[in-house]
Amino acid sequence: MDMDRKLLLLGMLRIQAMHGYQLHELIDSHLGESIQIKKPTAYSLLNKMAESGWVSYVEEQAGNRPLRRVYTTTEKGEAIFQRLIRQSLADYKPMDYLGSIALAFVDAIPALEATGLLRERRASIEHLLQSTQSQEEHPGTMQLLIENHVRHLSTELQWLDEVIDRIEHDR
Amino acid sequence: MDMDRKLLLLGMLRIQAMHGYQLHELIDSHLGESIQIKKPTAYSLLNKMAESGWVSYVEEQAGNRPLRRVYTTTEKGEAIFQRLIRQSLADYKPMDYLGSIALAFVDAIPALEATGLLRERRASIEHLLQSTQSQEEHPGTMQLLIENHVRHLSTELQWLDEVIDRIEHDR
DNA sequence: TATAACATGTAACAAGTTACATGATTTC
DNA sequence: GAAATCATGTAACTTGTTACATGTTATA
Repeated sequence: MDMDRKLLLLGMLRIQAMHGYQLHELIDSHLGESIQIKKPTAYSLLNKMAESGWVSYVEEQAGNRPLRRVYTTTEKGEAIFQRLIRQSLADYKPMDYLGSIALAFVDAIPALEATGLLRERRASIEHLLQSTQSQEEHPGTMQLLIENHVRHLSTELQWLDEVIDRIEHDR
Repeated sequence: MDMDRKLLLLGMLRIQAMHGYQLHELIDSHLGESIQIKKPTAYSLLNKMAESGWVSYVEEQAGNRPLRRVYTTTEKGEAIFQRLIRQSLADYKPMDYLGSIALAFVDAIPALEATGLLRERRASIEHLLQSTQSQEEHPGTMQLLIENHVRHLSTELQWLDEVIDRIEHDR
């Protein structure tokens, strides 16, 4: 569902009016480790939400640059935000574990090689964890998203260590 | 990437020759809690892989039922499997945390209501955890996938409890 | 005898990504 | 004066899902 991304944009605009570029920049730099939204997606969603009357915008121009549309949530948008966030908070949507499918078949390769590859995997998780943790604190409950991410990365690391250990000792 | 799903199908066929329906049934019933692949997707991937020569099939028929294609991995398929699994093991692909963005905006609703909604969320995670754990043990390293899922669900539960606690006490 | 399970597939849709296009302004 | 950043957008493509179509055999 693209509702999650709409919720994200709506939630940010509710706090502060912004134009698309700025919005994307903010999300990408602050939450980019945890969630992603590409520029064309952001623009497209903003257009749709403007059409639906969830947001309105005023056009600003600096010099001769392209117009920028500074969006604000409308009353309707706020109402929808309030409905969306309740729904989204209450219904847990299970994550996708396809990225771990390879683990299901580790026994297809020699133990020694497997542990080597898993250590590579470990390193990239560690790296991601570090850069996620080193982000400056976010305002308000925004930080919860990062913390959640950090917890899961730590879990993944811990578990990988165990798996490596098991492979090294059990066969 | 659809490579993860192809890896999954290839990995299963490598262990035992199967036809599409059977494959999907097996995945859905045994791993359905952790990963999902819909029937048309499975069939479509099998067709593509057959075209690419990763798998071959013989047609069987029981009575007057539609032909079933019993797939086996080819030598080429095995080679690709070996490459794919190494790649997939080594590169960690970060997960999608979009399902948690709502958390970033919890402060938009009254604390009392928020904790209520989060407890609903908690319940559905708990439920999923239970049904994932109650699955019978899977053969070989297949079980690792389930264990990984269980770990993450537990992490999510623990974290949610903390968040609920914080909301109840910090405001 | 109606319903569920078996077996495969097509077509339309949804959602997001990549690549491309355009042009102004700031920075090196 | 070249390169990066600002600002928005379109078009084509990828990937997977839903809904639909078809017919058989086992089960209630």
